Amino acid sequence: MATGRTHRPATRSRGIPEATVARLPLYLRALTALSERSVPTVSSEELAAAAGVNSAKLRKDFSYLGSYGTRGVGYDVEYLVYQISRELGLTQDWPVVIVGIGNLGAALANYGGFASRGFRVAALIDADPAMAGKPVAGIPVQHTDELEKIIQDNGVSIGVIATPAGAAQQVCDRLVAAGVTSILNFAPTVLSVPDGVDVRKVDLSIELQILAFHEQRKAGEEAGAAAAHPAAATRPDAADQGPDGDVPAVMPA
Amino acid sequence: MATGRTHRPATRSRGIPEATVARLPLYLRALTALSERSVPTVSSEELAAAAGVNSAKLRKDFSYLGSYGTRGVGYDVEYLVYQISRELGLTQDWPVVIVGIGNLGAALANYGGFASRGFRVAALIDADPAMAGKPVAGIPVQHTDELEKIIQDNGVSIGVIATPAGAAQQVCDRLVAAGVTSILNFAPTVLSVPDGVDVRKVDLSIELQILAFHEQRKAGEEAGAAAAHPAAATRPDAADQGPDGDVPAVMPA
DNA sequence: CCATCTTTGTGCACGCGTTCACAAAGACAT
DNA sequence: ATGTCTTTGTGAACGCGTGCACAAAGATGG
Repeated sequence: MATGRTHRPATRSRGIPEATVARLPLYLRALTALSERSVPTVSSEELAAAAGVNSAKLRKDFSYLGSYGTRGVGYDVEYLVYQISRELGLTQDWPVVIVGIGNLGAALANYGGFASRGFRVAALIDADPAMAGKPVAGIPVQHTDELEKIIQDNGVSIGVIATPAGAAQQVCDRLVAAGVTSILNFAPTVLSVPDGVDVRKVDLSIELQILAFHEQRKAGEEAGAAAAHPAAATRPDAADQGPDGDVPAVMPA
Repeated sequence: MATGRTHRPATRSRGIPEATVARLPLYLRALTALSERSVPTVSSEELAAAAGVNSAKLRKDFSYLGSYGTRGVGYDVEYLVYQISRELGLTQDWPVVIVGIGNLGAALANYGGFASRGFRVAALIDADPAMAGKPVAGIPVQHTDELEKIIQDNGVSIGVIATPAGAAQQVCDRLVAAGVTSILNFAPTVLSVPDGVDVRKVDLSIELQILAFHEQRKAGEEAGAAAAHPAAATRPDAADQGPDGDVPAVMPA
């Protein structure tokens, strides 16, 4: 999971649980695929399989939106696509700015998934004057000095931060001051924002570390307790026990 | 949150809750920063603030690892860095392959966060023959045909998929067949994998959609109940199609 | 050596999320 | 119209994660 809520700790937004909201885009994607194949209806079982979730969970999720299914038949694909889109706010157009046009920022600018779902890249912003005017994904990069003006002129409320960690908080502050109230943060830093501003975090490194944890565990298990910890082997006295012989060779006094 | 567990639904890996594992990298980052500033010890309160979490939660998290603190003083920074690194398996070197060297793949290859934390990009793989041999981030791209050989020669157990959605499952199958047991998926698809293989998903589009949901809610609230649903107002006969243009002109009764 | 003060480690309670299992609802055939 | 069959919608139970609040542990000063 590359994510982390920041604000709104567990607030159910208008009765719809956070966990459900997080799954709606998943359902929407599966439904869109069905729609493109002109499938008229789908059962909770089929859709759940396509979205990779439990069918009971899916039904309960939909029940928060209302009773949109027909017993004995299933759900009308087109109708459900519309309902979920509306619930997620994708029936309107969201102008988005991307700040920090490095490798990642450029990748984001080129990412088709945005435009296809109601998000429009209103501007690309970078601090490097040399980047200014250079087109990325067909959009000319603008300098950071223009940030406030861009936000206001375009009525941008969602900002994406793809800058180095060091610049993130500062950029964040400027975005918020200019009126942005939702931020998607790719920089490996904890951003602090005032109440009312949502931050979601995507951290590539953290995801890999979580995988490594499970990977290590798998490796340790199959190797048996003895050769469990590669690192432990380098430890002097050790007295290694368990999969995580944690005895420090030299305790910090 | 750009994430989603796939396997291992709620399995506590050897007593450490998933939620805790997911926060360990966060703590590690904060601790590393302290370490670089040569701070010797830190209290749960301070560290929690730096990591953006509750101090009680942090203490409880650490308690799963063992009693590494000193009452009245706090935690030894260096020692904790070591313990968490070891727990996450970062004391060993993880060779990683990145498949799909488009904009995103290139960004990942250039991402410094990998190398700095025990991850080594063993190879870049792309299906486009024109890419073969071309260096990205100093590493020559190799063709997909070499995939199995690369995995085996380098003992790769972690794979990153940054291909288009259409190719993802196929690439995934080949990775798994060749011996990869952990996958970080950036393609917007649900991957199916056999038992014992972990998949973590990072989906840029989903994160934005979740933000849009809250953004819409904020906008609706301040506008009052009347104009609550922007889309709903135009609904009767539609005409207004969202970005997806999926509004059914006639609601399915 | 004792008192005080700081900070950890954790027992406990609460709430969210997940899952099961089933009754209610509707389609469809006869 | 009636019965059967499919599938939804949800009540209820359970488990995980979070946060409070406090006792235990140790440092520090006199």
